[in-house]
Amino acid sequence: MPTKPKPSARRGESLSRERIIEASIELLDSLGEAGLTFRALSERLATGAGAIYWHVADKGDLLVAASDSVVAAVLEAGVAGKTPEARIRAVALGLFDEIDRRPWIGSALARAPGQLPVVRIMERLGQQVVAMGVPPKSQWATTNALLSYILGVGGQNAANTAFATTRDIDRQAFLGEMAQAWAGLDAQAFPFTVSVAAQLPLHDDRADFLAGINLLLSGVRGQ
Amino acid sequence: MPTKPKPSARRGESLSRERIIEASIELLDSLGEAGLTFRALSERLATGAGAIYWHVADKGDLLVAASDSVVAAVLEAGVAGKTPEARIRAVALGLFDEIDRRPWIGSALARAPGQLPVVRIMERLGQQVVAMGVPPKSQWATTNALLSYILGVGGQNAANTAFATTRDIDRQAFLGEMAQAWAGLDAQAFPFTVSVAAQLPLHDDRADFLAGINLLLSGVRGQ
DNA sequence: ACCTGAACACCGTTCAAGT
DNA sequence: ACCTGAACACCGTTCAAGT
Repeated sequence: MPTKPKPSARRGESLSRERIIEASIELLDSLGEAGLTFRALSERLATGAGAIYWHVADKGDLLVAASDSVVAAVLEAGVAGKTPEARIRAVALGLFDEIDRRPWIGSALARAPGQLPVVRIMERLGQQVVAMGVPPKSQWATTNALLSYILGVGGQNAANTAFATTRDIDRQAFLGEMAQAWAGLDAQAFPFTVSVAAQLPLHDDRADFLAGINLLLSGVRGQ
Repeated sequence: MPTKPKPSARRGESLSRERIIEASIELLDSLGEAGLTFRALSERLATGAGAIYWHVADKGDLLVAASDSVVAAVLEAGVAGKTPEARIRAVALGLFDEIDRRPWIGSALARAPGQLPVVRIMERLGQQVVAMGVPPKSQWATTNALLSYILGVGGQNAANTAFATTRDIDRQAFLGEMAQAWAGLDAQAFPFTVSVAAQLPLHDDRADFLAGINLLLSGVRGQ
């Protein structure tokens, strides 16, 4: 019996959709959103741009496929939790942490509504919403509220780090500048913002994110 | 007494930051996010690209200024409401409707965290959160949850219409295709998504958005 | 079937030169 | 001080031509 008839594919040598997506993720992880270009990708893969287009529809397809691969991994890892509510928290925090590590996911998801990676998240949330006993009529709206909130926070976080990266400073320094700008606003017109400016660089993003999830969950319970 | 010493500025003739922002909004309204380019803008204003850079720092500055002008107008118009909760709903719906009319606002806000237009929204929300009697310790997180939710929904809506525009179909047709794609998913792996696919093209986006706001508000009340 | 790589049609931004 | 517009350094995508 001969070995599998795929002879020319020495490890990592032939081009494939998987190798392209893998290389895309490496590029995105190391250089950020702006780092993924067909030129950088074809150089890294030692081919021409046209070769990539044979395996991939366009840049949007590439971004969706890349985020899908990491979202799927996060969801596989983060199913822990005894109650539906605990599982919702676990999924939400798992995604938050991953977006913190890889900000490009945040903006990729924000720009791919209804696509598979987003659907994966919605599915997980929806299952728990159903398990919580939310009446059928409200299941969709409830699930979507959770989803929109998670994507909203993710998008803001992604934009924050992208912004900081462009200016070649770290996230902390960037938030510090933002706090200063807020503190300098007219206290008559922006009383809340000015009063809250001092907290900005100190606050715990993750805890605040979870507070929002808890607000939504407590709202669901109260319905 | 002579007239004001600004003689050469016949109405709408000389270039200014205001005229540039005005023209940018026109471009964004008529052609969408992708319609705003320095080439289109300089043609419309009958000048060179360099002239625009004299009044404006870069494209980001332009986008922030354009969204700030419409966000400020929305907030000025939408202060109605007798209770803090009613005012939060009014602000949220006012923004939702404006993003529905001008999807580019949704993505501009999502990409400008901490910038003036977003701060305006946060300020309004924060004032009402304070008025609701939320304890100081929770005011920031509560306000941010509302803000992130609003920006999250806005971003998704913007991405939806941008997607549809690219494919030269309307939003309704686009959601129809999405529903069909969802319905075709594996019902074992995606039970919630499949079960909900039929509702997708029929549901009322605005009502769902408001449901999410109400979930958050009821969570705030319950704290 | 899959890959090459030059070419096309764009971008945002800069900058010497003008007034 | 303000404007001109060509030039620079990029993009994503296409496509004739190769194997």
